[in-house]
Amino acid sequence: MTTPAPQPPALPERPTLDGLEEKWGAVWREQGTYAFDRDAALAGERSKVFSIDTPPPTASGSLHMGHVFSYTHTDCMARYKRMAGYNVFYPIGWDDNGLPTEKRVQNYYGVRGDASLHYDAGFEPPHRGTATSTKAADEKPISRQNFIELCDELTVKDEEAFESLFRRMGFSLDWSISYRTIDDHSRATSQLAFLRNVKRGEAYQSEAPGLWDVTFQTAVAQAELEAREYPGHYHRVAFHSANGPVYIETTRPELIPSVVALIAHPDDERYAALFGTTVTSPLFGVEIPVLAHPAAEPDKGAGIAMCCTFGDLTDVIWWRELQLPTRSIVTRTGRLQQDTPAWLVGTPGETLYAEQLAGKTAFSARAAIVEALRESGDLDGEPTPTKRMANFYERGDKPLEIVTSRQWYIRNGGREADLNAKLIGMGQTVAFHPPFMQARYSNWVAGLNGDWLVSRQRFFGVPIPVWYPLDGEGEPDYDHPILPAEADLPVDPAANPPAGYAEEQRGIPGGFVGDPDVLDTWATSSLSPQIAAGWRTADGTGSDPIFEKVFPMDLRPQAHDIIRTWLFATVVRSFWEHGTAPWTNAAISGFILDPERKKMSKSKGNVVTPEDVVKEHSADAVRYWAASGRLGTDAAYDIGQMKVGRRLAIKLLNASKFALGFGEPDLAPRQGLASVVTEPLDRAMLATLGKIVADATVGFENWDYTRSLDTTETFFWTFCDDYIELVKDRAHAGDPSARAALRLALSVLLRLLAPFLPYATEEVWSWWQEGSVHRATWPKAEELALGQPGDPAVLTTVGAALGAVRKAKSEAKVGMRTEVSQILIAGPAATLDKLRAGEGDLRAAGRITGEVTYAEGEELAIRDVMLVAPTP
RNA sequence: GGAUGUGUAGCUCAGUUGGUUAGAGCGUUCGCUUCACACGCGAGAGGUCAGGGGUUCGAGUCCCUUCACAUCCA
Repeated sequence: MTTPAPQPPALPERPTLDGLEEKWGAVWREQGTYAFDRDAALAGERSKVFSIDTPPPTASGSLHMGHVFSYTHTDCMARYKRMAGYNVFYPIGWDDNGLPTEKRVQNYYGVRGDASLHYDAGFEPPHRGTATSTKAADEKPISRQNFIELCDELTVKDEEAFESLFRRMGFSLDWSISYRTIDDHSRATSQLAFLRNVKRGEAYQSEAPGLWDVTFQTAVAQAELEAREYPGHYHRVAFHSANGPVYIETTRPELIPSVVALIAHPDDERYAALFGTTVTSPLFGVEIPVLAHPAAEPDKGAGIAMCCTFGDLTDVIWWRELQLPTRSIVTRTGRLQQDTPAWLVGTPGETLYAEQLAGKTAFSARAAIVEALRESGDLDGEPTPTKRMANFYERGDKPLEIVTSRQWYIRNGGREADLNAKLIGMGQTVAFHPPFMQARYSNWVAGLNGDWLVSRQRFFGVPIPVWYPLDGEGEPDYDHPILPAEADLPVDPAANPPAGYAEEQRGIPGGFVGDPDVLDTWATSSLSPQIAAGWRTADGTGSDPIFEKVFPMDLRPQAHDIIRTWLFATVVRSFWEHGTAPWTNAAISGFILDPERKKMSKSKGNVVTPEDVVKEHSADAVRYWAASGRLGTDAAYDIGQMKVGRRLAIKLLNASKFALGFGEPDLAPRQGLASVVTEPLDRAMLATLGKIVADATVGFENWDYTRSLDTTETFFWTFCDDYIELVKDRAHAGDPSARAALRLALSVLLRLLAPFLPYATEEVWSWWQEGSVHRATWPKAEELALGQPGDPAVLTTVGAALGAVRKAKSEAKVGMRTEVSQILIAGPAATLDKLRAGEGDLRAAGRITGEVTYAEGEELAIRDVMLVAPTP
């Protein structure tokens, strides 16, 4: 129940939305309105807590409407849960890791990371965002720790911009629970989880062919791939068998030196006779087998493919499954290796390689090979243009190469069927909203073709916490990695020696070497629940007791494009560490499309700056737009919807001013407002509102906040247009029933709208109530229960009659204040009874001054309306 | 090529287990200086529910099929 204010409220003369964000933002901040109650959580049941795994925005990324959209969805749920009595754990994190930050810090300060350097405590960067030149040669090399410090400095500024927007939007985050993926705590947590994976055998290193970006010179995981169309040419090339040439078609003739087999589909009769025989490669004359494998596509090119190590992922499958030799020639720089490969020594192509191919880029090598094939007569016809799908790193612009290297992997079901099934099952324990998003998860996991490669040959990030002993020859002993003690985390093996070694022993025989790589950024952000909830305490000795009160979390909100990365990776880590899914619910938001239904992106030039939008339309208005978008559905950026939201918020202020303007009705001590609501129309309105409360609650419980908003909003407009108009005169005349009903309804309406319009509702609440509406109890239908239930039909019927009177006046093109001197209302007997119950209100609202006649009829109709001519 | 989703008024979208004449808002048209609100109020026009077939007494809703669009994966 609400508590009446002791004094008549001081209502503003002209209520306005202007300034509410500054006013209430400051109050909420001071009063800790959205603070998680840690003590209560520790003392109470897990079921009383609602915990949210907030997505950490990329700190160096730009603000866009997608943030506003999806964070509003989460915030509406958070606010509902808080009002419904949950202790809401709603942290905020910042994702500082990754390539974007690395490049930004590099340019801004004119520095370059160098893992071999030591920390310089007094380091000053060449400049701070003031450089005109960003030439790589001018960049000053600095240690990883110095780089991290600069990142700290720069991203803090970016985070302030985010925080300012998020606060203005009214997101009810607990700002005191925050983390940054590059801070000591996150690095230590990330390294700890990785160490545990290593110790339990869930992470391992392997020398294996993997995808490699030659621009960034780093390994890339399957989840970071993007298939794009890439122009190329089919080259029809002859291999030689005892019975004549065998033609293949390839887009990558430069890989002919690394060919290990020709492969066709087992059912392909054209090549059946060749299976088991050998052919020789053109130019080089290397003898290779012709083999059968179902992955060969009979209708693609000539139907028989050359398998090289390695041209694409299919080559890797063939290499592995057919146990083919390794003949790699492409190096990490994307150039062909300098030394002539052993298998080419003594072949007719040895000179060709040494003089024309060694050290060349794939592009130049291709030109040289094609020329040689043309001369030797092995090129059949001219190359024909084609578009092929090639794998790209999502941030890169050159097709990925496949390079063999030593990397760390985390087992994710990509190589083990039973683990794959378990992880799909784990995903099924998470309730996706909307449910069809589950398929995105299952499809992705089922389609994995390898474990999760987590090594990145980058500089900035969480270092892989591993050293390797060096043998007497100075060669690393990868089979016996040196791991740090858990309490010593975070560590940087490139800068610090392992326990038991001195720094002087780095790189010398009998000494040690640090793993030079960092972890994939997803390997850290996939631990956001553990980081936020204190799975590892600062001293590394255990877990914060709050961890078991908030984990597994109740909600992971995110967009659908990163189900395969962030969502899946988080499930994998939680599965290994805790044997459970990290959350019970995943709410998946859609994208924001511009009014032309195009995805909004910088490159399309159709982005808008959220700060400006919020300032122009108000936070409540922008939230209204966002809350109109359902989970899983892409939404159009729609200023019109914001204007509607703004109108709703203003209407709420004005209607509230009206409802409260009559003051509190006289009540006997201990008597509730409901007890004086005696008029059938008032009772009808409250009965209707009771149903709205139930409906709005069901909406939230089903993660369908849009339905809650829609239901409440629709009622609110009827409340204003019909109910308020009908009871206006009676309320002015001092009728306690009307006055009490208005107040009861307002109290409930404000709370129903509070999750969506936090500013307008808080403002009105402050006019007459103690405390914050956002800490008020979510309304229950019982609050509106009267001794005898009201009949909602009274309001709808009287409202319909009022509508008919209005229509008559509108068609006569007269003002609504025009008096009605005579009217006949026809309808079924039961309907007429309801009308009689509200006749007084109908007369007042319709300005019916003359006689009202009732007549039995099929349906409600108004006839013989006599309007009094307006006085001139 | 596979998976998922979408297709309802000019626009943005509702439409629950199948049930009278398919709804809302925006826009548009016509009107109203109405004492909470002109950032307002009232009224009107506007739809072959993507196409085709089927089940049913009855289909926007269920089934089949075709088409279009979007996203993700190949």
